[in-house]
Amino acid sequence: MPIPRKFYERDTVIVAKELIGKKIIRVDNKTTFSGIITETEAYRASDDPASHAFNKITKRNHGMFDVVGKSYVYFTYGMYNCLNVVARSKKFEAGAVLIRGVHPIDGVKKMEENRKTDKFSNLTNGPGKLTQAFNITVKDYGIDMTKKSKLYITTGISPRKINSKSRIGITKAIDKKWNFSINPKDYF
DNA sequence: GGGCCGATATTCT
DNA sequence: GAATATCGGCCCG
Repeated sequence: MPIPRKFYERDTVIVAKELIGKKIIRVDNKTTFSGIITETEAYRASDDPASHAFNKITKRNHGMFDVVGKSYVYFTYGMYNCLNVVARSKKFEAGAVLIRGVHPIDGVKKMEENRKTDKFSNLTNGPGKLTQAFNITVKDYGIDMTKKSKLYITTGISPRKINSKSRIGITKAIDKKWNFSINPKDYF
């Protein structure tokens, strides 16, 4: 069952943590991809200098201000797409959770094709990689992930232990431990 | 295993 | 012009 919109209507940091272990499902043409979410990061708004939504609303980041539970995809470093889910409590005007890593379940063969590698551990262990493997681009901006569609999230497993670290690849607000992850041995 | 580098869209200064 | 929510290829050991 897809996760209801209410789940995303809470503090972005809490949603980021609780998305760990959930299952993400992607239907692309005839192929179904799925995977367990293993790493996320929370990005908030005016209290978070590292967030795209820290300044003004722009053409790229307007999705972070949209209805919670929708997808927010952006193009970065001139080559890579990154996938986020819009999530925030009523207190904030914007917010999203960056999906940084997943553990592949279904469609592995097609992922290897998309990624041009047969190394299982290198398929979806990074934000730019998983969008390549799942064939997610800016065309998938604004999809409602609370309903069965081309892209949605369902219940998954219950992780034993969730790590909390500083976010990766940023220089601002590194004191905020808003990166969440699990190790393979803690999947069950 | 780790460190540097180039690719290059969008935003900000 | 510079920075960025990245990655793969290269080098080195």
